[in-house]
Amino acid sequence: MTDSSLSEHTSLERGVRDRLLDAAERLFCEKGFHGTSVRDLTTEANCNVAAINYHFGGKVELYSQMFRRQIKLVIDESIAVINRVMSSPNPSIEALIRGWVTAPLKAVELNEPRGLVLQLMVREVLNRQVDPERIFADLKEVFVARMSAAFRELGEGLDVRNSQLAVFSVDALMLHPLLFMPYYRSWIEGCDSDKIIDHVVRFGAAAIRGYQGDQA
Amino acid sequence: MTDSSLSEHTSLERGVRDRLLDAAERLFCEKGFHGTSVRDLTTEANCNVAAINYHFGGKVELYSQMFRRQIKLVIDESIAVINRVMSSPNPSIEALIRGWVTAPLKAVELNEPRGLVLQLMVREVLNRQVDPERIFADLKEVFVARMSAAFRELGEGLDVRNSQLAVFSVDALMLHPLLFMPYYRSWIEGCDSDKIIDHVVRFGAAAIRGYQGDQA
DNA sequence: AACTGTTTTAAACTACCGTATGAAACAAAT
DNA sequence: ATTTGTTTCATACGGTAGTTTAAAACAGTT
Repeated sequence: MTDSSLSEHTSLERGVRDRLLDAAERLFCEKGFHGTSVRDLTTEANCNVAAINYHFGGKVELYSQMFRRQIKLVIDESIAVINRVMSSPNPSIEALIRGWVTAPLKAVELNEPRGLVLQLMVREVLNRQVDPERIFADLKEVFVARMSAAFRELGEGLDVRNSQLAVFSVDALMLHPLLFMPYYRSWIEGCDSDKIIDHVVRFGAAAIRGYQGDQA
Repeated sequence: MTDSSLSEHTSLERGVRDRLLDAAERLFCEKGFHGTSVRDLTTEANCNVAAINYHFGGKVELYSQMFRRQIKLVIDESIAVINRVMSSPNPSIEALIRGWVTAPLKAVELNEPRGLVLQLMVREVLNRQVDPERIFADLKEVFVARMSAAFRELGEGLDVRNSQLAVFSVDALMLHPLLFMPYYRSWIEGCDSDKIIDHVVRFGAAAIRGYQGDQA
């Protein structure tokens, strides 16, 4: 019998390059850049240690490629949420924030990559492995631009700067439980991801609504 | 001539132990645990590599001691702020939040350790070098307890859980610019630490005030 | 079947990590 | 002056990091 057929479909037989990117997604998101060795990556991807250098030129370039791809996915999904909410019958700040924060917070509770990528973003900001411009450019020019514009449409009286600050602050409200979820759960009685999401929506919307009140 | 006098006052001649703790404060806060080697620490402290193991028993114990001391300082200062604001003639949510967030945000703009310790806290949560209980116990039982109680006094109608969530969220509002300050400054036109502090105060206070409004 | 370029492999390489060792330097007390 | 206990020192150890190398395996073409 020919073993060519065997090597073709042994449990998800993709190319080495793709398997390495998958392993990078799993391991880097969970353990960070320094916490993941090239040998961890190559054993996870079932390939030789030299494969990373052969296919990507080095560890940082594998990291960079995987990371940029993930950021792009996150941005695309967020843009889709904005479009969906803003073209709905009666768009509201609450619906927009809820659409934004629900998926990541649910994901991080289940340890799914969708939320871990945002944790990795924080690691990256703290550790600076890669030139930030190459990674976060779209985040500014696409995501912040679109989201702050949506905030200006929904919350009356917000100027450009205040709407951008509001985007950063709602991001803060989401990122905090995303980083500290275990502490939310153990320090605050009866606190699960649903309660946190409701809180973020109410807290953020109330802040944007009341923002104009006390200019002093 | 006796050289005893010489060795006594060569530019801030403290004991090796203290010099190591100082170096640990500077380097760990700036580069994190894994980003700082024992040789970095010992050259910064002008001592031998073996000194860390002799005086502390290892790298992690030096890290742990320095970190717990810094957390304690942060908590003590925060408690002092709460007491000062709450015993002032007319305490307000705005004054409380401003007193809380001003020092760290000013510090991080000048790269002073006062703000970098909070960045290190985030690193620690992501990397888990040390048992969290030994580090964050006081943060829950002292800081969160006191601050949430103050919130309940000032914001009418907050129950225990909502006030605790509010503490977490205001922490989020402060931590976010503390981590992403460079992006605030370059992405938002004319954005300095004073503008950010004013924004956090207004945003947080508006959120707490408007929190009861839309319970749905 | 022989040649060609690409991919994979085992093994070695250099560099650095945190830690351990044993001798030297030191201070204080006898 | 000698002893005693502590601190500092140069140096070495075992381990692991990322990367490189040269040969082997493979695929496609003529």
